[in-house]
Amino acid sequence: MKKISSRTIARALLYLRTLETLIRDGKDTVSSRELARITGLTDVQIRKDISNFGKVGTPGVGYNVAELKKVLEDIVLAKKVIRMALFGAGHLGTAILKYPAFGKQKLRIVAAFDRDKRKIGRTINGVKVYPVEKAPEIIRKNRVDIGIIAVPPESGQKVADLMVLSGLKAIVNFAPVSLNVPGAVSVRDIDLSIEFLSVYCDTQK
Amino acid sequence: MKKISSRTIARALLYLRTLETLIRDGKDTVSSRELARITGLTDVQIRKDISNFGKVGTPGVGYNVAELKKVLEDIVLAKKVIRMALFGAGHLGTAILKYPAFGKQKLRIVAAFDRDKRKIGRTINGVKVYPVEKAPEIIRKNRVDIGIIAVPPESGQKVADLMVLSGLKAIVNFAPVSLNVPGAVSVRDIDLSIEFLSVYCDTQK
DNA sequence: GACTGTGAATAAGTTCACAGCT
DNA sequence: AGCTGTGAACTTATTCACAGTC
Repeated sequence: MKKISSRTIARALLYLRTLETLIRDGKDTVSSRELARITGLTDVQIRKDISNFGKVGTPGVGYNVAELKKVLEDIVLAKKVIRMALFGAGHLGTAILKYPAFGKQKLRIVAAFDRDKRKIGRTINGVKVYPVEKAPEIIRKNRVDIGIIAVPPESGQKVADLMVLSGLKAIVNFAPVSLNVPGAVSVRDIDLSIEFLSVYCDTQK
Repeated sequence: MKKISSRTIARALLYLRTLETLIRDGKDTVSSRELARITGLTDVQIRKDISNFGKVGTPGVGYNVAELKKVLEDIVLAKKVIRMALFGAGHLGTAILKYPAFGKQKLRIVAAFDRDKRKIGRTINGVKVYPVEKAPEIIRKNRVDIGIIAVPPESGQKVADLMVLSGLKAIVNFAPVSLNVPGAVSVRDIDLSIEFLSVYCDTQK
């Protein structure tokens, strides 16, 4: 099978999200044109993306919503639950712990870590906060897939090191600092300041 | 002046962030190679990006940190404060209101909006929460540049409509829903589920 | 020798144009 | 007629290769 670019995968996840709302609305068929209208992408882009995953559509009709969802899920996601560990139970960390959309999905935060004695031992939205030292053990025991960094920038690299040491291969980093990790580990950086500044710049030039 | 792609601008903002830490560390010169090591990009990419903004470096030496920072700031950002308005004072909204890094930057949240009577009138981290109805007036009066959507997905489009109506040209959307807005408005979507799933997929294929 | 800046080459991503199915 | 699927054309972004500066 030809390898699928990470941009295509991100769009596939967007299609999945869209399909879920279509299912809720009782639609059972959708055309690339309509998906385009909803998502803001072009219809060709959508057909091209979906064609990566096989011939799913019916000419003259469109895609069967349930079938397309199944195909995208099978290829883009394994069906198992994806386990995450959160580092940093501050404001942002707590917001992530309480993020409601995870509930309906395969995403599950299985443990949180912090160094603050006052936070350790607490349970936030059903997730227990452990001392950072316990991370390697807990991460391995729970077969965690993704590490989330929501600590201040000066601790970001230390946490990343600990994640690598614990065997994590995927990191989402909210700390505004560039992480140095082995090439086999993939990192998605989300620096809120950069996101805001960057959309603002888009409107200027 | 040739127009600069939005990806280049995003990297420029990353360089700025990096330069700020270099300044804190007392460095006054940096090579593209070193910036590459820190950011994880390539040195050529960095030189190419910076060359978009003029000839700033000194061959054999590198870039003067303060000068490069000034050049990037002048071109990528106006020097003025960038004003933001937040919609939705739930967990995520509150985390954004309390996000410490904005303090040191040009980013300022000037108002928050919510429909929940219990939240309206409160002040979170110095920002007052207003009823949604007041948004157009307050946004115009304060010359807000960016709207932030941190409401549940079912209210996302309504909030986006209100933002467009209020004259906002830049939106950062944390609600997991595709927004329909005029082409002149630029939107940056951050769907946490998609971000997590997508970094996980990167490690799988 | 160590570095920047850049045209040329390459790669990646998107859009076009249309063949083919229902 | 109304769609999907896809090779080919095009556009955008990255990397190479190296001339030129300090």
